[in-house]
Amino acid sequence: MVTDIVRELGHLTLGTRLKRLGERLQAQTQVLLAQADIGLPASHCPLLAALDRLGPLSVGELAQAMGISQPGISRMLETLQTDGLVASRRPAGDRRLRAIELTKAGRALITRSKRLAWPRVESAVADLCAAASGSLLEQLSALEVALADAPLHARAARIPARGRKHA
Amino acid sequence: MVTDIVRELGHLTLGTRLKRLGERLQAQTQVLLAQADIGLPASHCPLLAALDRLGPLSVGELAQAMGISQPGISRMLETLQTDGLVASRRPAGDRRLRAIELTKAGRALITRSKRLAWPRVESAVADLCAAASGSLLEQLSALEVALADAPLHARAARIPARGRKHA
DNA sequence: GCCATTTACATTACATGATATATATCATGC
DNA sequence: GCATGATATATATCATGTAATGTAAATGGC
Repeated sequence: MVTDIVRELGHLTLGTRLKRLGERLQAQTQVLLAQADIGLPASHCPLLAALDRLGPLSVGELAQAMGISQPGISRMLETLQTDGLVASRRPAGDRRLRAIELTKAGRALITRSKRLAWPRVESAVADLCAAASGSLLEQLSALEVALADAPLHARAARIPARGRKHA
Repeated sequence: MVTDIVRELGHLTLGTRLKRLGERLQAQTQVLLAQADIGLPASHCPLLAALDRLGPLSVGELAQAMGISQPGISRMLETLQTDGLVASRRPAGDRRLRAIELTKAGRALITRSKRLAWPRVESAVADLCAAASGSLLEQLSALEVALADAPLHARAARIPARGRKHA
């Protein structure tokens, strides 16, 4: 067994470590979504959630809301539009803008997600985080250990779905 | 100004958020490396560090040490080998294995990094983390705020380089 | 009213994570 | 000693982040 160098290097490789842990969490979140028959990449959820909460947004506003680059949004929108989950129109006035909004199918998917998937994900992640305390590095270590011990879907399975409602 | 939906969704999008924060940190780390004339992607540092600490490793061992997939290592090695920083040979015995080791140039780069760049990165990241306390989500928020306020290179600039020695 | 600048978005190219699969070598059962 | 399965690595493909750049529309100085 080889030691985990990223963990060992501490603050030096915190970025790499956060990224790595985030990817694992996201991958496991996707498993939970798939279990609830939500055929959607976990990474696209925040985009739909933003439209659901804030109403129609432009490409630039979506980039801000999600904290990723504008080309990233453009590409996601292609997929989501092909899948019929969002639609866009050129609003009257400034014709450079695109107003992105949820389609009926998109709203239905969000509604289903809120009911069937999101509470499970939240519970599982909250459960995962419960053990973590102390400094950030300590908390990350605790998360990594906990995640290796039991992935999210295992946690979701044994947690009574609280069914907390989403805004 | 649009609200940060990933932050608002809390545990639901923790994976996305960690990934995003990690990417930002890594990008800023790279700036610090570039400032010290270390022409190396931040993501390749742990690989070289592993070879430096643990001696020659196989592709599989490197994947374990870095916590990423084996194809990811194979691809990184292509670049590093092209750049003359690592070399590989087929060790006697099992001819499926590759023994990856630092070249002279690779060792020199690591030595220079340890002296000029790594202490600065560590100080800056430690400084960044210093403000964070409380739950993981609270700490992440603190990090995001702190990072928006002053990127790593600004922190490194105002921190006296402690020059802590690396193993 | 026209030209320069800015803004909003799209496109391209690249990096780096993943999985799936091919290939070469080793190990094993018989 | 050969077929079978396991293991180490390479390759192909996809997803999704970035930066750099192109294009169309809006804005502002004169």
